[in-house]
Amino acid sequence: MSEVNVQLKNGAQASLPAPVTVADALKRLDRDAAKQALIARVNGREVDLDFKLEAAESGDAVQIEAVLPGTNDALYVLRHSTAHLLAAAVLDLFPGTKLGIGPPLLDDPRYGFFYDVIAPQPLTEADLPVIEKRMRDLAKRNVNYRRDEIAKAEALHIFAERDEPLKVELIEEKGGETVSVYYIDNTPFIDFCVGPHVANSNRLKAFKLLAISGAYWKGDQERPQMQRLYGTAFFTQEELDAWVKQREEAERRDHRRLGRELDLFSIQEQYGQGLIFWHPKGGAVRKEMEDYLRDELIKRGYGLVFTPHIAKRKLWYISGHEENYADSMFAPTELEETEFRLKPMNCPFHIGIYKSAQRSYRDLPLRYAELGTVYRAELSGTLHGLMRVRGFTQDDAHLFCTPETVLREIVDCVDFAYSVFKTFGFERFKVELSVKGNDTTKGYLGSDEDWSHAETALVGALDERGIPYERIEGEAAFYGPKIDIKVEDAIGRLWQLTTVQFDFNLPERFELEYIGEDGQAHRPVMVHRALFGSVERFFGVLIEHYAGAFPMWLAPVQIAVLPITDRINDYAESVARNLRAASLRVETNVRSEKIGAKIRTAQLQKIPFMLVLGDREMEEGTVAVRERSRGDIGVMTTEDFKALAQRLVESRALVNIAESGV
RNA sequence: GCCGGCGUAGCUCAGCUGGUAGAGCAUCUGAUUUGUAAUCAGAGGGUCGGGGGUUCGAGUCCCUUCGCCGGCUCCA
Repeated sequence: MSEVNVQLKNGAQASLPAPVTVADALKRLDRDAAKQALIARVNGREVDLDFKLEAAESGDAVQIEAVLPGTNDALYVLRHSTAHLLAAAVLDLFPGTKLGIGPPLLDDPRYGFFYDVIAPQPLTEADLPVIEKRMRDLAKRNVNYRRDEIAKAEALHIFAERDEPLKVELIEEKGGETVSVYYIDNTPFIDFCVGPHVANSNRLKAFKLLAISGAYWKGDQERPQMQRLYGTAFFTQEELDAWVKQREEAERRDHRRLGRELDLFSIQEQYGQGLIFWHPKGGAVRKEMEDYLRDELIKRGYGLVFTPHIAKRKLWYISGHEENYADSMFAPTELEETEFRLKPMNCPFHIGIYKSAQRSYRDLPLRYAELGTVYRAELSGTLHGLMRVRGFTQDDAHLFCTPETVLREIVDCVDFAYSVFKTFGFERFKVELSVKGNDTTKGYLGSDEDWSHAETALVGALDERGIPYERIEGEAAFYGPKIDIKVEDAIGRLWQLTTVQFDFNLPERFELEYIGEDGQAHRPVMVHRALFGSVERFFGVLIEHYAGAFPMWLAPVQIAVLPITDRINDYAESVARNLRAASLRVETNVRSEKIGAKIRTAQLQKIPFMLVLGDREMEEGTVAVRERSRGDIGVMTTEDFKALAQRLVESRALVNIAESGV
């Protein structure tokens, strides 16, 4: 009888009669791993546990490795198998359902897997508990997941017979000579799938269906719309519970909810979708954001510019927006036989300023910055609170420089971005370098030399600062490569904010020039750069990052003055006036309520400081200070408190006074 | 834009199989004068998103439209 030599990573070896399944081999070598394993790697390749090891032709030992819970690979398999279970349950409950694809998701913080289906009748949210129940029932039956390798023709036949046109389409596209399919025993489910999968449904214990939504087949708007059922799965109920809790935390921080509760902003149906109204409290935050940014811009050598919101349509032909971006622009409007169009971007306007005079190499680099409000015709379904809107203000800047100075400019942009985000309390970042891909349909502009020169500058800047980044081919816009900086918020979500982009397009189209040392005209290098991206969106990110509890310098109301009885009201007003004179934002609560109620109100408004004032404070000219996150911190003179509050504001401290040490 | 869900007082929500709207909070008024997360009482407030239809009768059923939510697509 032939044998196969198997070996674990730890060196354990055995010679077993072939063929033998991976599961049996593992049992011989490591009982514990055999019990825990979801799948295994055989000579590095992921396989099911019932994969049969044949007698090796060479004498080399077959390397086996159990893939164990706690690893991403195992979680991936778990979710993939749970997606299959979902499909099986749906087929079981709704015969005639057509299946699309059902992949696991690891990077998506919202969901763990999905399956796209077309059910005979549309499924609704109310069906989710029913489907989930059936999944549990199936899981408890300890049914086997079984792989089969069959000829492509046979697979096509099977799925055609089952009237699964989408699967047929997939097999035709993807399948080789033979294809692999997976069964779940005792269910009507078969899937065209490379696997691997768990051996038995008893491994699927902690899962939850989450949502149902529409999805186009293959993401193509022209193809039929299917229903996507989302769920997630973990190895233990505890992990699932923790994940659900995190999700609730995200919900608690939802900027749309906090925006209303804290009276920061609104969006009003009768005025239009995706248009933001900044209320006084949101306005106070915006003013601080903008003041800070403008001060920094000036310190860093930017010129602040202001440009119109609308321009002749002809301009947008020159810029190429009419050609490439018209779908995202508001329709033209006419005045005295001239057409105008709202601006979706600021670039052409900054170019206008550049072109208003002849530029010498001595003038460069020129840095124009604007908090420029733009309008974009976003589809209604994409709108989302402050995050995706139709009118917003970009903290936009354009750098015009010579090829020699561009590296320095990029380094400065990156430094600027990091400095800004640290001020707002972001500590972790993810940087992406998007470069040209091979896709010729994208119509990349600029020569190969341009692209490689630009990439050298971008990479040079990141390397100079020792910033790790991911290089993504094909992600660049057709007009140039870029660096995107994503920040991680307080609960670990990533937000794409900063972008630094080369532009080979506009300088050509607008025939930008500068006179070089040689007296000849040269084309300047143009870089677009936004830090916040959009002021509205960044505000939304901040609301969620802080959960509405803004640090002192940004807080819409910084201090609540709370007199204990109405005898104290005059003193309270005088304290408030005193603080306001120092540019602090103060509200006084003179309602005839008990102090506990006033504190509660202030606390719910997340006001950083409360001053509790009674007879003692009035007599002594002091204030009893209560800090938002720490409660009562004792009595001090009004002047001492004022100085403390000012220090916190000026230092843009992110935390309360005890932690900041002021 | 597409798919699904939802739209009742400022907010959060109740309102069963159709019988002509309700709670809590908020608001206002009065009482209370309070020492660190909700004092008590009373009052006002809704063309049930808009329009059309079915019906003796529609918040409830149907159609349509607008908006919101979750996704998809899009984000040169």
